[in-house]
Amino acid sequence: MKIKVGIVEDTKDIREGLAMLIDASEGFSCTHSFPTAEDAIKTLPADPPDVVLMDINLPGMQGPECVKILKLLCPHTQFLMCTVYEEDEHIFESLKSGANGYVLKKTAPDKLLEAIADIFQGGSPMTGGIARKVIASLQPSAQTKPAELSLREFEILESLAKGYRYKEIADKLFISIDTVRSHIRNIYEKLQVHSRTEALNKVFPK
Amino acid sequence: MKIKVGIVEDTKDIREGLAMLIDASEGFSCTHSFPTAEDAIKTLPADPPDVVLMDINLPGMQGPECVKILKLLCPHTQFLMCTVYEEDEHIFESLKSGANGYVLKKTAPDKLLEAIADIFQGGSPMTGGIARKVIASLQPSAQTKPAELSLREFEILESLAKGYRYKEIADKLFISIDTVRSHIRNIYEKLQVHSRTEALNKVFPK
DNA sequence: TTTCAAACCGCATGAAAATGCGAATGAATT
DNA sequence: AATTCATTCGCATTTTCATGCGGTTTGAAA
Repeated sequence: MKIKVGIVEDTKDIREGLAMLIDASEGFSCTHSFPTAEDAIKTLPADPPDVVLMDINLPGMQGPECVKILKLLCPHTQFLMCTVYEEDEHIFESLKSGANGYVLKKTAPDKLLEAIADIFQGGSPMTGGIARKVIASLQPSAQTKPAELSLREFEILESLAKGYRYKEIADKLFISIDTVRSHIRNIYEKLQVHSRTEALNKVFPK
Repeated sequence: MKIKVGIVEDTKDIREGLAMLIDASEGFSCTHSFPTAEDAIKTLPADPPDVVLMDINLPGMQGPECVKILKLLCPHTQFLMCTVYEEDEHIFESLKSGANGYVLKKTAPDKLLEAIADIFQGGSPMTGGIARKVIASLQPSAQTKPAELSLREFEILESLAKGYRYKEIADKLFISIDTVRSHIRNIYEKLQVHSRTEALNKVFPK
């Protein structure tokens, strides 16, 4: 008994690529594929698939909106959102709309199939980064916690906030630029970010 | 019950003079005195005083920085900045760092004790000149400089603020990465800055 | 109609930042 | 004694950014 998969994705190449991948894989069958949300809503309820791969950015109606509607018409279908970036707004919008998983388009084929199988069996596949964001959103007091950072790290973060370059920070603190790099590497690790701006937004929110 | 006072002041004569004055006065007790911010941070949290007299110009870490950090470690301690001149930058920097009062070093002894008592009881002692500057800074008239940026440029700036990479901005706005570069180049030119962080600090001051 | 600003695109280059993989010290804890 | 952690430093690689230069199109203002 194969897992019936539907696809909603506006880019033709991606849509057909996914369909081929799914059909070529043991235990999976692509029963539908649509370029727009409207098409999916028109056709899907007549023969609901087990899982729908839903793109977020669609022409016309967006993915999350589409999921909200399809959830009502196909209550037993699982929805796996599929997008290029981990955009916070869309993640939560989608999950609130009734999606149960969230994968990136750059996901490797075998990982994608794993995710489809996972969601079909009641799991909620998502990348580590997304999972973290979801969990973080549940923390009531996930506000600024400089306690996580050491004194030295906080000092360096403040220099970063002022827009200093690494070399300038090094000179100001009388340490080498490599040490500055080290600290910043550790700061990013602790804050779970990957750039100066992200770090600042996390520690000094508006 | 005496008011416990800590002192952070690099000039030995002043520091010891203040300590003597405080200890000799009814109702006050000088429990700590340090020549540097680093020393204060190391020792104070173990036994936080009620009020800290903090010099602005210190060797190594500056007073306002020190207050920012100590505020986190000693949340119930009040900080009274102490300096020679009424320097605008330092005043606001200090107040934003969490200081609650601001006195000049030339303040007469009895007035200084008054200020300490005042800040301990929840007041915010400061000279008339400083008070006027603080109030002036709250007037919206002097603030809010009009962004001479175009709509599109502002849009891109907002994405920059969220920490998006150029490629991400390009995809989100359906334009090429080179166009994003162009806009940012123009934004930097208009704002007279040379990096993302500088631009953000200029347009979205904290 | 000319002019101009805004929005768009491309290419190229050097600088800066992010990241990976170390490693040594000293202080504090277990 | 062993372990953890902050702090310091180095080097190499990859990615992203900043910037300079060139351009087109469009629509509004002069």
